[in-house]
Amino acid sequence: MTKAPTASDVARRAEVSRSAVSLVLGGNAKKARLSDETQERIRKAAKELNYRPNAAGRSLVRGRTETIGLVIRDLDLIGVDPFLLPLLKGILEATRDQGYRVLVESIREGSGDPFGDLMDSGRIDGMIVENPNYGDKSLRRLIKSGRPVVVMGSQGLKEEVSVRIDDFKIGFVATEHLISLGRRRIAHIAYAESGIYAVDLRFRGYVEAMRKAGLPIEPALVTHANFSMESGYAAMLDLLGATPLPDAIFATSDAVAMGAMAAVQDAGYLIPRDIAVASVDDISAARFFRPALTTVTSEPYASGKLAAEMLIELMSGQKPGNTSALVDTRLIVRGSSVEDYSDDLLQTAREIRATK
Amino acid sequence: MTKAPTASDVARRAEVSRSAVSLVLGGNAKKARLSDETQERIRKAAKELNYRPNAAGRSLVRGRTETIGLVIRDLDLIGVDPFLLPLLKGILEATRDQGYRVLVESIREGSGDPFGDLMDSGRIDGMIVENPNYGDKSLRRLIKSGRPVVVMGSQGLKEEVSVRIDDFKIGFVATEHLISLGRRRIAHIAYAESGIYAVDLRFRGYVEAMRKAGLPIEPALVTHANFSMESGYAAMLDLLGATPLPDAIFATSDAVAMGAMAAVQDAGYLIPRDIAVASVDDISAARFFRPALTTVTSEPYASGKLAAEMLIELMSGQKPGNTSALVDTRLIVRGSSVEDYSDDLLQTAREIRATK
DNA sequence: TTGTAGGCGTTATCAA
DNA sequence: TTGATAACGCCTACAA
Repeated sequence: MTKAPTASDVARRAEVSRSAVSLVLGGNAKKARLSDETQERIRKAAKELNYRPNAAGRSLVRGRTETIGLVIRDLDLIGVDPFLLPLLKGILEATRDQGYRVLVESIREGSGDPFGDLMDSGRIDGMIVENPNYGDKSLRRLIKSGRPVVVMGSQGLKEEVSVRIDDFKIGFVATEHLISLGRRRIAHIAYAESGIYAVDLRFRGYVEAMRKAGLPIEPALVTHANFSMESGYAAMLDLLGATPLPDAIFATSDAVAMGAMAAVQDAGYLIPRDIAVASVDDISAARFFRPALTTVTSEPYASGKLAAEMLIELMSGQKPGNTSALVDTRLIVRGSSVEDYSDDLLQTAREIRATK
Repeated sequence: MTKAPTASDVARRAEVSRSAVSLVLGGNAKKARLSDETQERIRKAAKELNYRPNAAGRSLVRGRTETIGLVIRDLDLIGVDPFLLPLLKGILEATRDQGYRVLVESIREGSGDPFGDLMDSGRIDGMIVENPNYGDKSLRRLIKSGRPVVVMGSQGLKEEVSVRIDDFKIGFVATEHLISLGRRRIAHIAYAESGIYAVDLRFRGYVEAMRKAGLPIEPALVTHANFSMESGYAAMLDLLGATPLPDAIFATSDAVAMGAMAAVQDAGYLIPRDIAVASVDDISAARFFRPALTTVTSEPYASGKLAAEMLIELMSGQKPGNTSALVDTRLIVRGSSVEDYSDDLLQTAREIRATK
């Protein structure tokens, strides 16, 4: 393992100047019109030496790193948040053809100015922030500074650029669906404590749907879990203690709903006959639970893709057309709310087999 | 937004030399014994200016980036591979206190020398490769070059440093478990086509357990899926066409098993009475399916942590004690194989409620 | 105990 | 059409 070859090495071998090498290999070959013959010689030399431009040197002089950060608030969520993987996929897909890399960072809470530190570390040109605490000081300051930041969800700042889903509508639609099935005692399990913007909006959607139907909100039927399926199970145990029982559950994440459904079934009740369940996300397992899970999509993949595209716009200096993109969601009705549900799994399976 | 402050700015403000700033802020304050008073002045100035050392400059002169790469073979897997998130979590946890950042990269297949390109791009100091194709040219070359690389799984090279689980044992243990329950016609669904090292090892474990029990391998009962639950569903439809039916399934991932279980249930058979199921991974949903899934853990979190630790050792120039770590796995018996199963969910739930 | 100078690899500017 | 040269921001000998 000798030292990596530098542009000078290439230049020497090709018998040209360093600048020529830089022009040709930096993609500006057209701008500075070098003779084809020279260009060829340079490329050949580079290949022979196995030369790769050094990112640090380049970033130093260009003032850009071609890297974006994906910031995750809490490392503990990473193990359980099913949103994250498709989000990451969307981001990677949208960035990789633009030549950007993705740095994944978790932020420690309350330690100085973590968002500013990362932003100005010279490692990234911009960042996407997933699932931030509402009102985080460090993040607010960063957003107000006008740096390239895209927030998933909203921090309620006029300067922010955000990708959101309509969490109010999600809560409303899911609850309304349950009401339309004749359910009256509809319980609510949030996927986290109040304080996260999306959590509260979904709750308000739930409240509004209930209000519109003239149904009361019973405090004993409103509770929250903690991201995990386990905590959904635990929350459901609480609800199963209510008298009379709820006849439906609106859980704000599939994970929580799955935990809750297990608790319902373990207690000997039938879904959806005794208790109907609707939730949010449409993770891949939702379709394979039995009964399959009625859910409102949360579109993490589309959100990630969109966020990355907006960030790239932002980093190129343009103000993006809209500073707040709203990703559309939709209700998918399955067996956890409707008895006689059947989907096209067989059809899907046939297609899969056909392509095997 | 004016330009970011540099070490020179800090030096000027603190009325010292650039070197002094570098020494104090670079963490070498002890080595060069500057007066406490001076150090304090420098720190104060840095704080006032909101100075952050530029990573590019630092990495250029140090020859290190303090960043590692996590390489994922195929972007499409990212959406469905439940292994990935806990793996990432393990890596992030192990690296962040060592001051390392994590760059997530996906590699395009067959285009030049992607592994070498990334390794020598000057963006990372080392990499962890997840789920590589066995025998990938570019990866093999990189490993042989002796650069700091940790492979998840194995490429069968003597130079490699790898973190593995005992895939043969996994296949053996799961199959043996089904046999011990009196099952005889045990089908096998691999989570991907033959050609991935782990896939074939698990199959060989299955074969060995069958052989040891004196059971024949029926080609009609051996098939494979394609990572997704959908494909597990499709594969199971094939198996349901066998006569007589299999009385057990060994699926090599929970995702595939979940799809298969849905197909079994949709066909009107009971699990485990008619068909017992065992698989691999223990993703969080495994415990909440009904029946809950019997599975052999694949320990992605522990693997990620270990891989990161080994990589850090490697990057510091030491040869790690063992170049091939084997992560222990264990069989978790649940309701998909044993009728009268019950677990401690209630207890867990109580604990969760107690800490709420 | 402090300051100076040189260089890391790249690119952009400007002269030739 | 090409080639010096001067940054970019940082660190580390080494000199003072």
